Amino acid sequence: MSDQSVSSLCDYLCRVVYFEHLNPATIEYIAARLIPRRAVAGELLFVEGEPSAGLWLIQHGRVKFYKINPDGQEQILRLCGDGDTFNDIGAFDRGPNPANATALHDSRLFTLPTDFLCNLIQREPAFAQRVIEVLSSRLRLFTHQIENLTLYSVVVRVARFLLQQIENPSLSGPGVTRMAMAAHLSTTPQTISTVLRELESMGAIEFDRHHIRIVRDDLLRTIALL
Amino acid sequence: MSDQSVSSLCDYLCRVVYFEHLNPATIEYIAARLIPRRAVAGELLFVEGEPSAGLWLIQHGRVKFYKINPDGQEQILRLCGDGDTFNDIGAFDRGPNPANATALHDSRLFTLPTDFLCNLIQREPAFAQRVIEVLSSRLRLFTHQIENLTLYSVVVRVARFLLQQIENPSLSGPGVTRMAMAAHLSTTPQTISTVLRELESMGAIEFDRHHIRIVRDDLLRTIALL
DNA sequence: TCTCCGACTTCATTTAGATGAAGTGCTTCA
DNA sequence: TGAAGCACTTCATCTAAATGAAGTCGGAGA
Repeated sequence: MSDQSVSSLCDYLCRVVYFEHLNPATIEYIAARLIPRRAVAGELLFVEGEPSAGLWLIQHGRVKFYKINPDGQEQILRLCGDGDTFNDIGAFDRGPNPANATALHDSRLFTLPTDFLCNLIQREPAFAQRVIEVLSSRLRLFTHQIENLTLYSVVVRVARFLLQQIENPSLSGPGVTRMAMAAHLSTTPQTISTVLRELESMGAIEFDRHHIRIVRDDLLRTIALL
Repeated sequence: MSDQSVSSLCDYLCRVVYFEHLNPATIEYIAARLIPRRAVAGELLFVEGEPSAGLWLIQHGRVKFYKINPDGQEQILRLCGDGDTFNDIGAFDRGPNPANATALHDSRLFTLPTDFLCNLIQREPAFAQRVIEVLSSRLRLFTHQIENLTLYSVVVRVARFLLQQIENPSLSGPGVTRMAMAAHLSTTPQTISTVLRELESMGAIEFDRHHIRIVRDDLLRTIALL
């Protein structure tokens, strides 16, 4: 905890979904238990099936949480950024890691051990309540993901992904390459290229190698069938 | 509650994941709040986006929980049977129903209102703990589902589905037609037919219009890449 | 018992999107 | 400053699975 003041850690924790509405004393108590970790771009944080280290929190950086098949094909379940948490499942049910995680960019992270979290659930009903709400929202997210992947074409999926960027900054920026988008939307970088070109020719977006800018939000929304 | 004794309701509740380890007094308290419902085969129970009626429990029957796209194409998120619960998300986060539900077969059901469940979470830490565990396991399930749908071929998906039948009886039996299997595995009834024939010719299963029997568990497991 | 309808099967055809190959242009690191 | 390497683009080809059409089967209801 050497290089960070307790108060800055508390400021950070207050912006994490799980801890938002907790009282300052509890926040401080949690801050003292944060285990700081660092990762460089491309670093593997943990592997599916291994015992879980608990809940992971991102202070600053970008992380992909993903499954992989025997051919090496990847499915990114979630792209996470500043203030996000991941491996929630492994943290709360004491089971093994449900997927792999690697840093897409140099990152500063924390972990909180499962035992500590379970104690907190027992001691703080407000926290338990919050955990239930967050898990429900994750469930809702996965529900949408299954819907998108199975009921809509790649064009629709890409359009929806771009629209989500507006709310969720972890979906763009450093580390989120065409390859990552493809692995998240269950397609290939080539197809992403083609689709982006198509969206551009319709006048919905503008893009170059680095940025994708939404030109006509309404048109994109129509394409996304929203 | 007219036609069912309190003790038989309690016996039922003790077999539902959420209430397994609660003390008898609490179980009895919950039993008194169960709202009984009946449904005939094909009956729509609720629609995505509408306010949630709370948690649904199946006493006896079969229910599909699914998304639908503008073309009418269905994606079954979960097939539920005796003792299962559904609409957990809508029940715990006070949000709208995350998907549609219809009975696949004549069913006896219950609902428990959200307010009651939220109170219970506050009053019974053991229940809150259990809710967190169950939601985590649902999340794990969806994680697997996304993996199966995006990283494996239809043959593998069907093989895995058949293997799950052994543990989860709601995946077979009345109401679970080729159409339902197809909608769950994101494919078509025709493809299911072809794949079953293929699995039969390999000697892994035997089947007719009504039953699918696993002949060689080990072979099926190999095909499923497990 | 008969008939009708919906679920299932089979096969020929089509298609969305994957794959493979070839080339371009950043960006990093020597 | 140069070169290597990786991400990205484009296009031709291929393929898993969807679609459509036609026929079979079996159970429910008359």
